[in-house]
Formats: sequence, structure tokens, C-alpha cells
Amino acid sequence: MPELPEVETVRRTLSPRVVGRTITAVAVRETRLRRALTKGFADRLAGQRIVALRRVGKYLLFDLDGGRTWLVHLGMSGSLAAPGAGLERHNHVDVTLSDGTTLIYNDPRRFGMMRVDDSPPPELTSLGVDPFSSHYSPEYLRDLCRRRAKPIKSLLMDQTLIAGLGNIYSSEILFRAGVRPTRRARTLRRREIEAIHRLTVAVLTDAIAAGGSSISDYRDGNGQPGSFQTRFDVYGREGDPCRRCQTPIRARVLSGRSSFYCPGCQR
DNA sequence: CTCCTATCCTGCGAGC
DNA sequence: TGCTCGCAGGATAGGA
Repeated sequence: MPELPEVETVRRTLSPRVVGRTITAVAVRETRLRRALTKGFADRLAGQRIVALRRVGKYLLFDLDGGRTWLVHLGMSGSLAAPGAGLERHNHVDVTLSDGTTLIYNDPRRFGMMRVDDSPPPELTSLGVDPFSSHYSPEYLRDLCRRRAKPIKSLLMDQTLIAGLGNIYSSEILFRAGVRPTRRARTLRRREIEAIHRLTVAVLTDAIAAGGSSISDYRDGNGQPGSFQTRFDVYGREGDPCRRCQTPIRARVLSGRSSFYCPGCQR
């Protein structure tokens, strides 16, 4: 569910409501997320002032007083939003702020995770380059591809190389770039890599402008769905005609994930 | 190293 | 209608 554009949309919608506020209460009713919440989780969060809300890849980072960090990953089905979003059944954590605002962490599949650290969270050390950072250049991408035999789509989704792309956006980027998901990274031409680089930023920018993609349960910080799913070129469109050449879109499994492409437009 | 598979968990739609 | 099966936006341990 949440890839970079969805997490960025959550960040943008939450930021004005949380930055500068103090966390007054934390209620945990389910600790069994992807990694269990530690015993001291609620106590280490309560009383802290939120100084900034950042995003790296698919991670949300609440910078707290004294260098402490509250790290949130939404997994496949997680959301962090104000109450009244229609969700209730899997509300695992409530965080109340000094102005009375409450943020509810909801996650039916419990693939998400949260932690509070006094030093930089360990998850970030193994993370690759964020596509919106200046380090994400055509040269960087070319370097990643140079010696790798794996399919380009699997490379794009490897969070230790590039942080933020998931199953939807890697398919959409490769469609726009005219490159098949199965192409081995090391076989890509310079101009193809340049196209993938440029279109990574373009697709993500378009998706953020649309508030992300809501397929079933993604909601932003205000409980609102995104609309980019109506503009998918290939994702979830198996059998439907390509918007560009009318050839039926095909699907095949790559690294255990369904991948969509147009056999007419993508080489 | 590099790459792939299975696994964690709940919900939902397709097909019978 | 009601049941079972497979699949779903992710990360990661473990094996080839």
C-alpha cells in the first residue's frame, strides 16, 4: 500500500497539525506489529514535543525534543490519521497531542512498525538513496545497474538501493520509460537508464500531486483517499488495452510480486 | 556477494 | 447464499 507518494502525502497532511505540539498521552492496545512494540514505547513518546516531521523512503520520522526520533512504517495496510476516518477495528495505537488532537495508528495486517530511539534508527542505516535527494542521479542509477543481473523492476524495488519505490510505482515508471520489468539491469542502455531516472521523479511527483493511490484502504492524515489509481497505465490493468497502443496489458510474477507491462510499448 | 522464496497477517473478490 | 482459494501497497530471514 503506502509507497513514497502515500507516505509523503501523510507527512504533508499531518505536518501542520503536529509540529510544535507536545505528545500528552499514548494508548497502546496492540503491540504485535511486524516487530513488537517495546515495553517502554508509550513512556518514551509521552511528554515529548514534536519538532519536525520528515520522510525518508517509506519511513515517517517524527523528530522529538532532545534528538529522540519516533519512526513509523505503514507496512501494507497501515494508516496514521485523525479519528473518524471510518476505521475502527484495527486501531492499535492512539497518540494524543497538547491541543487535544489524536492520531490513530490503524493497521489490519500488522505489517507496519514503530519505534522510538535516542539515536538514529537502525532501519535507516541500510536504506538506499531517496529519489528526491540530490544523490539520486542518472550516474548513480547507472552505477547500480552496471553489474547487476537482476530484473530492473526488482532493482527499483530494492530499498537498500533506492528508498521509496514499491510494486505500483516501479511498474508505472517502467511503462513510461518504455522498458520491460524483466530486463536485466546490466543490459540497459544509457538512454534507457536516463529515462528511468527522469521518469522516477516525474511519476512520483504526479502521484504526490494526486494525493497518492488508494486501491482499498490507503488514507492520508485527514482520512482522505488519493486519486492516482485512476491514472495507472499498467498496474492492475491486466487484459485491458494499453492507453497508448491498445495492446492488452500483461502481468507476470517477478521476485514474488505481480508486475504489469505493455508488450507493445515496453522493450 | 547476489538473487529468490517463503513467511508474517487480515480482508476481500473470484469462482464454484 | 456460502464456502474456499488466491492475492494484496512491505520487509526480511534463510537458502541456493
